[in-house]
Amino acid sequence: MQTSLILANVSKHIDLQADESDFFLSLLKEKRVKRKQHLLRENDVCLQSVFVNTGCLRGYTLDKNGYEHILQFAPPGWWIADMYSMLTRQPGELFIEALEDTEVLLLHIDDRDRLMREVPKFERFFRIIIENSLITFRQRLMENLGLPARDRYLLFCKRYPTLIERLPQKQIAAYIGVTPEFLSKMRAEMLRAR
Amino acid sequence: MQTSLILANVSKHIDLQADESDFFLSLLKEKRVKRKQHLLRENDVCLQSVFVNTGCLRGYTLDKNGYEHILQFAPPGWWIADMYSMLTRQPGELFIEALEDTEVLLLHIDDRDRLMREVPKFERFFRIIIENSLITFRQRLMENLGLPARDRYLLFCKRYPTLIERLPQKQIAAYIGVTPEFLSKMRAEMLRAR
DNA sequence: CGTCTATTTGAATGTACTCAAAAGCGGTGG
DNA sequence: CCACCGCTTTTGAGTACATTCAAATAGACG
Repeated sequence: MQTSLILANVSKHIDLQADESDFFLSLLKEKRVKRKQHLLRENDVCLQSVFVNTGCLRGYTLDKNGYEHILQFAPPGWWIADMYSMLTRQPGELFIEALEDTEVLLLHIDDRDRLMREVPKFERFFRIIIENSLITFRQRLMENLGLPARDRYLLFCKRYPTLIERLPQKQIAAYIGVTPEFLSKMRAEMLRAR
Repeated sequence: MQTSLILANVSKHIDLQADESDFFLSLLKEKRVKRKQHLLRENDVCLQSVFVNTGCLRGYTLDKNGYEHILQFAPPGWWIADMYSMLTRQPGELFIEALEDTEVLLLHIDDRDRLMREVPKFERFFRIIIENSLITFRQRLMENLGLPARDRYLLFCKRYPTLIERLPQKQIAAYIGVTPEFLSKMRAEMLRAR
């Protein structure tokens, strides 16, 4: 099992003893997901936190017109889960799908709770992860309210340069909140202007 | 000092011994804020979590065109703070302003950290608060991406019926992400349609 | 190679914004 | 108590940003 990435991720925020990190790792399950395969679908109860080792996932919802809206991409080193469903243990709205063949580590919610009880440092760890996630969503909400599509696209390019190369344009459109057609027109416009 | 509301808020999520709740209360400071007075401004470092006892606050940012975008209203029983600034200890972008004469309880970030260290249950409490906040922002982001202004307004009315009566229309417009003029036109349209 | 999906381009449309002006409303001071 | 001031809300005309629908082109994968 590939563990160096996740251990680096954890130790960015908390220091672990050898036995603590062994215990943590013992709770993880490895899984391979093929491109276009789903880890989670609408109306599923989300019971796993997902950590990406290689590949890339996306979390998205469908609106009532059938349009996809991407909440989050998860390239290597990122966590993803349907927090709403996980916390309420209710069926959620999130789809999690592999954009490429992807290797993930899964942490079951019950194991996460047990981990936090037995190694209280992890309470701190998950709080920090969630805080960062909160800040990101808040930021994005403000940008969606305050910036035109062009600026949102430029911000995305600046913020996630590695994702730009990796992702089909359609997915970026669904993230910044425009139709694929309009993103295409914006890009053409921006090239012409140079 | 008015403490029943905040104790009810805390005990929704964790159970406290008498000495624990005494310790918690000893860390709080009471404050009165007059209508239109600010508790926090752009470029301030946010050092306090704010709990509203009576009245109402709003948290907002300014975009580069000078438009206000409201992140959150805080009626009685709600917490508000600039999480970004608080976690990074960097100057933030958030304004917190009283919409009415308001009574709040303040918890300093150092006291919050001390509280979490000495009464670890509070680590859990604040994690839950943040999780709920995360879910709300996520929800709102999806709604902004997926729903037209009309539906966002209707959702707001359904979700916060008490706020509708309390707030000037202009503030609701800044929350759902339209100009006050357009909200006015939508409402006129909706009345005509009945 | 053929099929399926993603991207590009164009024309018509719609949703929401800008600017301007008028009307309504609440608070304050004379 | 009323008159006035400032702010919010309404209304209208013109405009801009982004969508829809359709069709053509390009790319990716088996």
